[in-house]
Amino acid sequence: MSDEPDTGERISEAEHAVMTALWDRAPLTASEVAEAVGSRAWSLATVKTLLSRLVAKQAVTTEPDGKRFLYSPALAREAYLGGESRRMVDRLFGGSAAGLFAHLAESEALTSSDLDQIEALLKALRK
Amino acid sequence: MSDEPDTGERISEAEHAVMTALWDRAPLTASEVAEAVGSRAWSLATVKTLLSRLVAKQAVTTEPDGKRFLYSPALAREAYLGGESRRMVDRLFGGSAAGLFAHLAESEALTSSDLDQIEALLKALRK
DNA sequence: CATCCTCGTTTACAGTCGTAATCGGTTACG
DNA sequence: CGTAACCGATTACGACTGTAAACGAGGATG
Repeated sequence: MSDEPDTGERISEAEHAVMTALWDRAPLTASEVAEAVGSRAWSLATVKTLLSRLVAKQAVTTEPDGKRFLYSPALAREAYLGGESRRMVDRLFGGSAAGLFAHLAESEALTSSDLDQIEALLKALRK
Repeated sequence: MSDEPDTGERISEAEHAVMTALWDRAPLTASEVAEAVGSRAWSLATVKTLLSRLVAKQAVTTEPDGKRFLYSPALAREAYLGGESRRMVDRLFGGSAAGLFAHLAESEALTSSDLDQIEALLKALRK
């Protein structure tokens, strides 16, 4: 019942690419977004559609700038990552983060740099 | 170009629930699957549809048993988990498992039991 | 002032997903 | 033997996605 960014609406993969551009480079026009996600080779029209859908989902806000709009994320990256990673851990590993970690370890998906960083984080958490 | 279980075909969330039942309780008939995923309260028809789609995607194999079929996973659980968790880490954390871990840590999504287990795993990997 | 360029908005359309009813064949029971 | 029960296969259908063209208004340009 609040007016916070509606976290309930799911964001699709293509939409996520747009969000990423917005999270990185603050407020952008539609064309700028199209450029920013260049790797996807989307037509400008496609980007416009995705932006509209994100606005509808209240994941992005618009601010008029002359005749056009500047788009900004309304949903914090942290919140999004939190929700998604939790969903994933729940779905794939029954909610056990350790399960995920064990899997990554076994499948050798962890670089030694990963291990170093995780070890450091662990130590910090433990203090 | 191999005839391995086609990992390319994506498995949807509902389908994943069916796979879970199959991974847990070896070969099952359609009705048994329906029962096994009881928490979802799907009609038998729905379960049949999901099974067909999984067979089409070559994620499940069938073996005739009298007049009906026994369904079994053709895709190993480990392989699936590996693929999905990698996709997730790539998409959300630019491929950095440490990034994911850091996020879980910051958002307090780690129980102390998780921490214990991870620490143990780390030690084992390091030795 | 007429025309073109930009925007955002509306409409489109095929593919996937969730959910399920219906159909056609076979088996089992009365 | 007729018919009910059960099974896989086929068909349905609305929502969501990916991808994009078409439309209409307003500003820029000649």
